[in-house]
Amino acid sequence: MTEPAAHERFELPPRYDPPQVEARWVRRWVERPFAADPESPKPPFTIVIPPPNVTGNLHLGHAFDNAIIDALIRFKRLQGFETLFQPGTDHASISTQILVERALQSEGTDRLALGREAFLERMWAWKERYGGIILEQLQRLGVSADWTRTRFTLDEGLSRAVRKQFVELYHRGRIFRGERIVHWDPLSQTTLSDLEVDREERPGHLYRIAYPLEGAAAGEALEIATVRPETIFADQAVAVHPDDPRFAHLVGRRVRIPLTDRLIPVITDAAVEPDFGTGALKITPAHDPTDFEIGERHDLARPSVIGLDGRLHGELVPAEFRDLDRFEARALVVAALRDAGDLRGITDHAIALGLSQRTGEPVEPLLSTQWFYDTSAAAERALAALEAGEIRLVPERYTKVNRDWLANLRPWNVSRQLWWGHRIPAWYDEDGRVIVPDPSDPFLDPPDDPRYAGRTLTQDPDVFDTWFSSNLWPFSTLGWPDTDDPFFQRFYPTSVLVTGYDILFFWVARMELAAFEFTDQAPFHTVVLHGLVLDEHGQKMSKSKGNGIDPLELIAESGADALRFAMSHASTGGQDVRWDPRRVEMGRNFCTKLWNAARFALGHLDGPSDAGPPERLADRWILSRLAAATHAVTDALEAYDLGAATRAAYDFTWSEFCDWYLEAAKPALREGDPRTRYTLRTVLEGVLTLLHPIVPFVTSELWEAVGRATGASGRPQLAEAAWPVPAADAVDGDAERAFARLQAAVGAVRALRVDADLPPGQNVPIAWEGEGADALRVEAEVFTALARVTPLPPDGSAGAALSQPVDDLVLRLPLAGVVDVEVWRAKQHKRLATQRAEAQRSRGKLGNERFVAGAPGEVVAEERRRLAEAERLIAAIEASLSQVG
RNA sequence: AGGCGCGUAGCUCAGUGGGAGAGCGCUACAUUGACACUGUAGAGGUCGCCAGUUCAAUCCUGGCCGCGCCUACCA
Repeated sequence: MTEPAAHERFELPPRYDPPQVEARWVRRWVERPFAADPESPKPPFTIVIPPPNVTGNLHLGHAFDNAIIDALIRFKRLQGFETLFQPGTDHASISTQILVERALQSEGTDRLALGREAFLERMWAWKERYGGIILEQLQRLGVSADWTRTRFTLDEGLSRAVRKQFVELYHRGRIFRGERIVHWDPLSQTTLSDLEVDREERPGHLYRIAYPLEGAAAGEALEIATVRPETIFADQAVAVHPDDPRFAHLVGRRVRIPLTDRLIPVITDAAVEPDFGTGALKITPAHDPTDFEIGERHDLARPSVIGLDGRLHGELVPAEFRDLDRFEARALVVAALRDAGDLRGITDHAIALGLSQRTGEPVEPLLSTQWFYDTSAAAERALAALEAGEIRLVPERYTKVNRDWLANLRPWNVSRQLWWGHRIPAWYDEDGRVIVPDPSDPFLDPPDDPRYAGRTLTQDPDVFDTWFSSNLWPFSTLGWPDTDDPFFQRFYPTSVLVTGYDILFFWVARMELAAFEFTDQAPFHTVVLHGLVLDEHGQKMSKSKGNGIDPLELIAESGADALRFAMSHASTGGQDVRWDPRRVEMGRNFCTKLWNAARFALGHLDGPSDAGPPERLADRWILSRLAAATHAVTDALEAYDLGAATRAAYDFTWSEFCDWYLEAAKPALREGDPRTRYTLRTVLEGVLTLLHPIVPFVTSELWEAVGRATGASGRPQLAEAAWPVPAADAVDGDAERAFARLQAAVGAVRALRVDADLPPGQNVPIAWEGEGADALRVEAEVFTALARVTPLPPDGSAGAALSQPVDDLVLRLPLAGVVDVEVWRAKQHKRLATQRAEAQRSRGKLGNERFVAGAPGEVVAEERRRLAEAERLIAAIEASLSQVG
């Protein structure tokens, strides 16, 4: 027995106040962050944050993501890993530039007026002012990131990584400059990659237009079908399928573009679908990707009639349509065609319109010279790694999605006509020749390179796609391209990546490509993909819909723990999470419950405690249950199933620790039993530890309180404690069996009280008999307290009584004092019916030879046991009914 | 067009080849001993439909019906 040193007495506030408690811990974790030590002998465990937009605001998606990441990080830290939770942000070129451009607009100016340098100064000023907000918001969520290592994609180091990447890829022949059809966003005035364009079905029309045949009688024409009549001025041919007999006689002849005098040939190409529209396709190489390919095959010219502003332009466009917006022009061209008699029909036709993900503007397919990255070589490595299981996706089904995407890559347009971002390190000389720094010295600008002395070099004005820098994030944040950086050495490859499945393509796959290309290994061994947070109606949350929910409001109202609990509880199997405020309530109530339980426990911890083996049944039972819960939570977290871990921890805490143990331990605690006191502390600390990854604030606070109450106030915070590992023999079957009997007996008495219409507060005299009678008698003190009974001696039930069979006992409540036996009688009849049905079912099964022969022996034995149990209960209930008469 | 996911209590969701669970809501009761952000007792479900495999299917297989998402160059 150990006598604790003298210590301060103290009490927790009676009411849990999350904002006050959380603010304190936020401050502590920011001022003294969980800094990763590359010299540590512990095994490393690394997660890099999916970098949020630097000017963004925390939304529920971030909260979800970071709740999961931080739970894993805290779990691993408690398990004894040297953890690195690498935080940071990305520069989000389009979104951020648009924000600042809007601000400029309201000042009556724009970036062109300002010039590149001044504009970028504004951008940086904006970043300095707003760039830290989202990180502060993450801090309020309680994430245990290493804030000493916060990175930003435009930092010097990370910019060097991007430059190194480009220079290397260029000289390896993976990156080239070429003219292609690209997605142009006329609003933000830049190209977009394929992934940055959302397809949306919009109602539209399919127009059938007659192209008159050259040298034929009036009215003889070839009918084409198009959804974009405004592009006819850029047509270079009309194509039909080579095997289409309807048009065979026209191939090689020429047709005239309506509203113009221009003649174009009729050609054949297998890409034409004979069954669609009229079977004849007008070819506009400069304004449609398919047409571009057909044009290449047939060596067609590719004049453009739509400019970067989305307006019609050029000599090919009749003057009356020139300078009209593309959609405006469409209506007028259609009207003109109708007037000219060339419009042969309009049918409704849904159009899969491409919209800029960032601005919502319909993108314009335009011919443009851009930088492209051919990722196919790196993809082979990544595919092989997926095949070999070097990268594991959770849930597993996403492996196929990952693989399919890697197998169908097209060149990635990496240049953007923006200023906010990494400027492309390519220069052009007077003759337009491309000069890219040499890989031997990638950071030497060609104008400073003596080899190009005397030549006038101009740098490419464009910047890179933001993903062309975030694809390096798992290693650029760790020091790469400096491969000697101790963090790169120690914490790379990272361990787990946690992110939403919606950026599997954007980010995850591209990180895989980059990692194999530049570090020759996978960037992480496991990818945990979670779902999206949807609104109450199952719709995606978005700024435009205005259906977003502000996590900071939730934190202010209910606490970050409550929010984290909600997110953790909801996280299962990569499923989407429909927002339900009741989940936050659940978390808030749970934290309060925990607080109150601890408050009670603390009142009993400041006495001598004894670490000897527990003697009382309740102590043995709860320790056994704690071991089981510890296994359940640990296994779930090891499997990245935070939802299961949360539910297991919740159930144990509330339904076993609070509902049963604290009640059952009260008698012993009042007596000051030092072993129970020790057990209480053990279990409370166990609960706090298991819950810490999920609700770090309240558990840290309570852990500290336990320390003070037990004279250990100087000990390290809970985040630095040790994850429990139950002893091999920690599960105590005998204790669980005996406690189950006790629980059943208590439940039976409570039910009996209701059935016999006895006042809840009143003690009832109860006698009991049967196989388990003696065992229950040993626990009479606890039984008495929990069930509010006065135990009668074994023969105290000699007279008439209500008998209640339960488990291996029969409880007897003397009839004297019972007001109404009718409710009880009805209840007994109901139970009788249930048991009879039960017995009948069992008999049916056991009477089936094929069941007895086919089912495993233990299943058959279990069925026999059930039948015997049901028959015993039937007999007991019948006896008790007949006794009462 | 292809791929994936979902359909379980009034609502939001877990879950398993051998008698269906949680939170909230609902009903009744309780309340000066940690807790009304509470406790106790309860009501409530042919586990979307049909077929198959199996001694046994809510769970596995196939089909169907609804809903959602992701890919795709039918203009």
